[in-house]
Formats: sequence, structure tokens, C-alpha cells
Amino acid sequence: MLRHRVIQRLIIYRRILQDWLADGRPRIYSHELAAQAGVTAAQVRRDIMAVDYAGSPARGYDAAELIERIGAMVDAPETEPIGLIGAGQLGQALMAHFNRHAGKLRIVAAFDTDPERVGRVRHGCRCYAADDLEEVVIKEHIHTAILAVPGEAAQAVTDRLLAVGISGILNFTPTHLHVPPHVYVENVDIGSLLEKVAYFARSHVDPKGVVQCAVNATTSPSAPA
Amino acid sequence: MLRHRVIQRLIIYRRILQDWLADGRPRIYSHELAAQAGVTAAQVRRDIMAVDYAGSPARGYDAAELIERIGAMVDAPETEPIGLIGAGQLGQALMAHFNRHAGKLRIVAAFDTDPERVGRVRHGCRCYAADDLEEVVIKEHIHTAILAVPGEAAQAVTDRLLAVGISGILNFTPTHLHVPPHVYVENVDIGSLLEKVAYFARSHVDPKGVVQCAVNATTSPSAPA
DNA sequence: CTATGTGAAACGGTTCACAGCA
DNA sequence: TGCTGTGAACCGTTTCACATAG
Repeated sequence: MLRHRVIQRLIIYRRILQDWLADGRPRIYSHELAAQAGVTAAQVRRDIMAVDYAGSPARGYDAAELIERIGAMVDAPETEPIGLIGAGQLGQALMAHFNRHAGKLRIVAAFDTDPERVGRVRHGCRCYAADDLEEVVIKEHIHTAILAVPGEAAQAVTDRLLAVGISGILNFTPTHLHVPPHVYVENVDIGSLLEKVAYFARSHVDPKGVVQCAVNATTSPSAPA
Repeated sequence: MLRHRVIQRLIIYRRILQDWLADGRPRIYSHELAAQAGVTAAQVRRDIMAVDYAGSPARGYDAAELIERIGAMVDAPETEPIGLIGAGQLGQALMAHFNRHAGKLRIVAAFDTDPERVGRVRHGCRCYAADDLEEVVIKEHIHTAILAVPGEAAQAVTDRLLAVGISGILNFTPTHLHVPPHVYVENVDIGSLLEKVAYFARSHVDPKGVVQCAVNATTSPSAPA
């Protein structure tokens, strides 16, 4: 079974491959894909091993076939309905983001406590009252949810989601969620991420620990080896 | 020097400690902090070693002192100005998010190409024309930027930021950025993260590879060991 | 006893380096 | 000569397990 890091990169490879194909290039070498993704060529080859696909030493990989293969491993068979909890500023940005770019994922329902927002349809997605959460989640066969509510409400909402069988949560809350082991949670704590960036920006340090003393960016305008 | 994983967790610990303190509890044990953060107690103790702080076996850690110590390691000495490139829906959500919760980080300038948005002041932050990027970044002493623009524009904007000495980027774009090695980039590719969550939600698989067959959440309502 | 601090072992992920092949 | 596929080495991180202290 595929490990999380591998999945993450495969998904990224796929997007790159789609762009590559759209540029009219049908084949790609591991080092080309690696350069686009910011990883090593060996990493790319290892990851591709994981989806049981083989390229040719002479011609590299067939982009279309590889996209197909990755899709077979990571995609849902049909369109997958996503629930969005919290239709505030961030929530609306997420609706716009996902329901524009059409993949297999679609935010089919949003939920909010603010009566101002309830009932509205934005970005092709209806906003329901928080009270209707269980009913709509079941009716729409939602198994994956995005949590974009204030941190104080996070665990309570999560408990309600768990009770109706949700098994994946993308958590934009700074709160750590307690869930049973078969439920997958991906935390995106934007605040702490920005603090981390600011830290490394300030210390001019490679995150692997090597101190760099360059101050101006005029020297090496390309990526690390 | 602190490694990225450690930094990330220290920042999370700090928020938990602040809440803990706000609840009127002055001291905390490693296992308590671990439970809140979703990591092991040993992990917490290792991380705390990294900030050169020692607790007492009898009384655990002093929350206030530990917050202080973490701050000394990861915070800027004064308030740190952040630039936001792209004042669209996501950009505005980020402004609201950061300039409400007051830490040491502050988004002091936003940039956009849309003349509709330029000149406006939202969430205590002025939106400048994209053309003024270099001038404002220099004047405001910005060294860290948030990139919330369409993927096609990402590398071009990044090159302009690098030219004026930016050394940290929080990248919400799906594009991999090419930067010199002393510049730190944190990628938050929301689309690919959601695809990953949907994948693990569907397969009911522990991301470490252990297949779980539970379908309903009624069995174990608490966190993994 | 229960908690911390920490050397040492275990683990997982990445990279190396080379065999095999067009 | 390039490339791919892959066993083996490497390296950073996490966990274990125990010495130490109240």
C-alpha cells in the first residue's frame, strides 16, 4: 500500500505531467519530472515503481500512460463529494478554488452557523445550516470533509462528523483532532507554517541545518542540486 | 541549529501552552503536552531539549517559562512584516486570519494586478499595484512573503521577490518554485492535500500502511496510542 | 512510584551506485 | 552513450529503555 509521502508526490507528478502533455510533449525522463517537482531523479523513479509502471531507458516515460496509472492508484472511481464545514472567508476561497478546477473532487455542501450565509449558493455549492450536518452528509454520501471553523469548535464538529462515518479530514484549524485510527487527518495550520517560514527566512539557514551566509539573491538564480 | 520538524512542533507546543496557561494551569507534563499535540511524550521531551530548557521530574514544565524559551528560539526580536502577493479570495482570507490573531507576524502589504482591488485597505493592510512590489518590499523591510497568485504567475513573481532579497516564501501555488539554496520555501498545495485526504479516506488505510477495516466510527472514540 | 533527560537502537525515507538494456 | 529499475548504503527522525531525581 502506498505511503503518504509517495501519494503526495504522485499527485504532484500528475499535475506536472498534465501540463507537460498540454505543451505537446508526450514523453518525459525522470530527471525532467524531478526538476519540475523539486525532487531527485532517483526519487521519481522509486515513486513510479510504486504505481507498477515501467518506462523505457531509451524513451523515458509515456506521460499519458503514467497519468492514467497514477489516476488508477489514487483517484476515486467516480466524482467524489466533499463537505466543507465553515463557509467563512477561507471556506469561500476553498469553494472557489476547487469548484473551478475540475478534478474528481467536488465540494457539494457547505455548512455554517451564520444565518446570513445559510441558504446561499456560491460557487455551485449550497450552504446549509450547521444543524443539518448529519442529514446532508449522509444524503450526499460525503466521506471527506474540510474543516475551516474556529479552533474552539473543531473537536465538537469532528465528533459529529465521525458519528456519521467521515473517514478523512482536511483540518485548517490549529487544534489537534482526536479521531479513531482509521480516520485520516491532514493538518494545515497556516499560522504555524508562516511562523516557520519567517524563522528560516530570518536565520538564512537551510532547513537541513547548513548555515548559509548569502544575503542577496543575485548569485545563484536556480534551484538546489 | 533547529531542524524544520522540530521548529514546526515547537510552534504548535507554544500555542497549546498558551491555551493551557489561559486555563489557569501553570505547569504541564510531557505526556499532557503530547496528548494535546498528537505526538508521543518522548518526542516532546526531545523537542524541549532542543530549546535548552529543563523541567522538573516532580512538577513537569513551567508553561510560562517554556513559552518564553520557545519564543526566544523562534521569534523575531520585533514585529515581523510579511508581504502578501495576490489579494484574491484566498489572500483576503489570509489577511483576516493573521491580522486578527496578533503575534509577531503582520501582513503589512498586499499586492494585486486587479485595479478593482488596488488602493483598498482591508484588515489593516493596504493593497498595492503589482508594479510597486519592489519599492514597497524594500521600504517595508519585508523578508517573508505569502504567494497566493495563479500558478502561471508564480515563478515570475518569485524572481522579482528574490531580486529584492526575500528569503522566505509560503507558497499556496501548485507550482514548484526555483530559488537559491538560502531561500526557504514552504509549499501548501491545497488541491493536492485534499486529493491525498480523499485517497486515505477512501481506502480506510492508516498512512503508515496498515490496512484498517472499520467502517463506522462508533468503536474507538479516542486518539491512536 | 512517577516524571525527566538522554544514549542507543529501531525505523522509514532518500540517495547511491550499478546492472541491464535500447 | 544515455536512460531505467533496484539492492544496498546512508541519514535524519522517532522511539526505546534506563539512569537519575524528587
